[in-house]
Amino acid sequence: MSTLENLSSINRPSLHEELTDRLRTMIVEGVLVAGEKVPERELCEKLGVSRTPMREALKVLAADGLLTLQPNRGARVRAITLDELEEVFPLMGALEALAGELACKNATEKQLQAVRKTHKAMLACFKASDMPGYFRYNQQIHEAILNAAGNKTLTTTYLSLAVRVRRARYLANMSQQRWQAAVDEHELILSALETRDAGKLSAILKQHLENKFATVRQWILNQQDNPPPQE
Amino acid sequence: MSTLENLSSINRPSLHEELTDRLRTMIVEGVLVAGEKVPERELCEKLGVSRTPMREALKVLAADGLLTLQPNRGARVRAITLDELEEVFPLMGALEALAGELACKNATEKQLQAVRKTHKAMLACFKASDMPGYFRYNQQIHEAILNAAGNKTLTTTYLSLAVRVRRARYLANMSQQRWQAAVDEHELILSALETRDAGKLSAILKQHLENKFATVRQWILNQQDNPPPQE
DNA sequence: TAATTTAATAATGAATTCATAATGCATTTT
DNA sequence: AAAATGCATTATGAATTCATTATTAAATTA
Repeated sequence: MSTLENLSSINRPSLHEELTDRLRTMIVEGVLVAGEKVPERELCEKLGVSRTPMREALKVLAADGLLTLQPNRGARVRAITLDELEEVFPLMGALEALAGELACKNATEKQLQAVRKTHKAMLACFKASDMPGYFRYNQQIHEAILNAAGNKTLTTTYLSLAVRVRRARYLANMSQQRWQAAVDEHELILSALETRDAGKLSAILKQHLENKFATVRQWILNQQDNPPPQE
Repeated sequence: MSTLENLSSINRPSLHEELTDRLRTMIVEGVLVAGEKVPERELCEKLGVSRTPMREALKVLAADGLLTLQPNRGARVRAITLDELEEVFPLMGALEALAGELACKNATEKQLQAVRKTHKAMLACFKASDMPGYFRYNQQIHEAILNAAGNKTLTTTYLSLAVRVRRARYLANMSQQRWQAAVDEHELILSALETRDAGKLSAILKQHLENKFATVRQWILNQQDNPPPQE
């Protein structure tokens, strides 16, 4: 049957919204390089928009901390510093811990199912040594836990912090050893969630994040010793 | 002596930055009423700016969650709902707890001194039944603790959440009884900070916030029963 | 008289234009 | 030859304009 009831309303995001998403992705994926200027005009031409929505998007991303705006000198992609990283991680830790607690309380069976499924897919990638795939599923699991927590504000806040470090996290390759450890930690995460042991889950998540942090920290330190070519 | 060394560079914030701050204040102070439309053109005239920086500011505030943008229908001041409040408070709780821990670790003697001083000023307001003054100092104390934590990202994140509920918090008048209790809690906060008892401080801060939440919650519920006149 | 349609008005979204600030280059001066 | 100054070019910030969409008021019809 086809009634008018179950039609989803047309929802066309405004240009500047599409642009913010698009640019955010470009930053995370490294299309826009950290430290480099954002060529406003060039981007407008490439993406086929005028400067107004582009500038609105830049302002939003700057407020998000992904860009810095230098008056009359345009925007630069903000490179994450070690100092900033050391500020962001404890914050993310606190939020993950909270997410864990809430997820244990509120997760529906369906949401647990989703976590389980993604966990399995992630394991498969690990066994196949598929690092990009692993990262993708890894991210999905953490987002699924956030979802299960059922607190949209928490999700939004967490994600806006996560974006900032995601690129560094992606670039910082794990050792095989660390990778194995991370997978083990994920097993613990899943089982704590299954048994709805809030205290345990929240502790593991925090620890898991701290371990990740150590890896990324090391990578940044190496970066500073062997800086990439600048133009 | 006057060398060229100790000159501070001229830093003129761009128009849209000034505007975001200005509008944010107007929202918190209730000049822009929750639920009402933001009269874009009128504001432009009153503040003597063109629409471009105004629109950029609106986009930023919308990304911050203070406004909602309805395509082709402009911006509205976002009224905080009970649902949202119940999402925001646990988050703020987690952040306050973290701030407490970090403050106990990192606070300098000078920063402690600042907290003490503000605490005293707040007490004076309480004794004089000066509610607005109390609120101002109360806010300053919590900001001073954030400062003492020495994590700028934490401060920024916390404040962006705090703005959303600040207006509701301000409007929700406390009973005399609750006010006394809040003051007592503040005594505990100060002493935990003095003795740098991280666990204790973080627990008290969380509890303190939960109590505040209960008051605001009650207020919102009453609001829903006796809604203010709409036009 | 009430409801529905149509027209007029107001306001928003996006593009264009204009003004101003910054950068690079050439010329001049020491 | 090196440094500094002035000029030209380029890019950004802000205002204005144009086109589209929503809201309202009015008019017509049932």
